[in-house]
Amino acid sequence: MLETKKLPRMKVVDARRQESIGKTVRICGWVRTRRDSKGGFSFLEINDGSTIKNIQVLADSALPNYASEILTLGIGGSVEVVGDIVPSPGAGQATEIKAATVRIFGTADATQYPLQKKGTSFEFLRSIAHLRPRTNTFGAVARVRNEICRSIHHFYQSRGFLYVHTPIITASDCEGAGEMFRVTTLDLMNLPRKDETGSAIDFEKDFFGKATNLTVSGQLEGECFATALTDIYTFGPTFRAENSNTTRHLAEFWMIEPEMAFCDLEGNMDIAEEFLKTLFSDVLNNCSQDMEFFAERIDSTVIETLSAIVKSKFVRLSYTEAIKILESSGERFEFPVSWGIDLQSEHERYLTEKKFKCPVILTDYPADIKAFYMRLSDDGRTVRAMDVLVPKIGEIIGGSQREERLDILESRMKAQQLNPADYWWYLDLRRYGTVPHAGFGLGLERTVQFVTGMGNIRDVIPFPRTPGSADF
RNA sequence: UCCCGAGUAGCGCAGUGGUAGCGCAGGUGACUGUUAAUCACUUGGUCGGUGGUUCGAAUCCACUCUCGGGAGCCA
Repeated sequence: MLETKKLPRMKVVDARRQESIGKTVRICGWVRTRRDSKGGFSFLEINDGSTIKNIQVLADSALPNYASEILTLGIGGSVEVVGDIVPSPGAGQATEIKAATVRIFGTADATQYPLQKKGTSFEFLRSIAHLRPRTNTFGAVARVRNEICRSIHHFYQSRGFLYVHTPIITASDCEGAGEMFRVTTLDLMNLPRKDETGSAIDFEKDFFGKATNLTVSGQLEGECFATALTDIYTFGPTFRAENSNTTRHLAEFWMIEPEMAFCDLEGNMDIAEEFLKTLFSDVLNNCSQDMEFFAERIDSTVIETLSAIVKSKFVRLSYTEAIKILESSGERFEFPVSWGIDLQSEHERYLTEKKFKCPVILTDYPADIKAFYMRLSDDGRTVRAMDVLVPKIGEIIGGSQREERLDILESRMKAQQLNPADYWWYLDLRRYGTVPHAGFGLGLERTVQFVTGMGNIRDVIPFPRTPGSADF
């Protein structure tokens, strides 16, 4: 369909640049709006996703297909335009294209196409997730999400961290970090049983010879590589089968998990803080037009919030200090505060949104409410855990210094009703050349949410998976 | 999973017992170097589903489905 001998295709973002004036170019994209003038020409605004802005194309009625095709072009139609870039006399753009030819790849029937020039709710757009990347908001989210991912890799690569791919399918029912999705090839209508009468399923007959699930975290495997290669990070999809119906939970989401050998909790916090600040400043610097859009249409505070955080120092607070602050806050909490409780959303929100109005790193939680692998402190009742809390989203990072002492790790497993034998390979890391080490997990979607100001996590991932919904 | 709330035209909404309305989009026409263009006219819906109360239900009741917000779980 596309001719082979022709001008190289220029992106809209470049066609909008002042420096492009005078060039003859070819651009391709989708019509965002068409305005006709009885003066004998039409304006077409074309977008190709390279920027949130459109390029204005002047299509003269002298074009051979003007009446037959161009005047029928609606929103969503796909076109190729060849023409000269000229200064635009109108306000709102520096350049426009005076079309020499306008070729139509495909039209979009305005009576059928669901995206028209009008306000459309995010809720409705979720039902047409295959078309929503064509909107300003979702295009901007996609570009910001991409920039965050680029920045993540650059942050770790520039510090000598190795990118490690941990498995998606896992046989270890690790961490107790929530419900897992079962992976099986067994015939669900005819499950093999361990004996004639028993109800226990015989997973030895399953594909892997044992029960397997989708991973809830790459951390334990990540530790294997950190205790050999020192600094590593994982970045991949993660799955939780929790029946969570909130604006900040997905059944399938992406997580970044750095793991550092020879690192304690302080080093962990330093990396986490520098990491977030780098992501935020990269987005501010490299996605300024998209961020202006979010500030204008989604949340007027996003740019100032991110700018302030980049320059700020995160508040670092022990759990015990946080409890004291909450107890003496004078706030009326639905859930009463006392040492030993798990902090509720309302407590975290008070700290980040009211008390400090910035990211807060909480550390040294009671051992009883945290995972077995977190390092037990000398007081015997707290562990070297850390949660990074941000306004509105809450927990964006969860991490800890890991327990590197074999005997203590084993006893903590037993205390949490875990069988150390199931974790033999994880314990081997402590048996042979154990080292202090630490790491954390950053939720990608929560980061995109925080950066863009988008209210619902389902709108910052291309195709959200949530309870009862796995369309597209 | 629990607690609220909502499901009425393609989309966003109003309508709390008497035979369905507005805005936008769409269509037609007018006008214009326009820029979410403007103006006039106009097409379009058995009011999520099932059952019930009633002479009569979008409106009241029961059940159910779907979606949204909050909570819990966490990233």
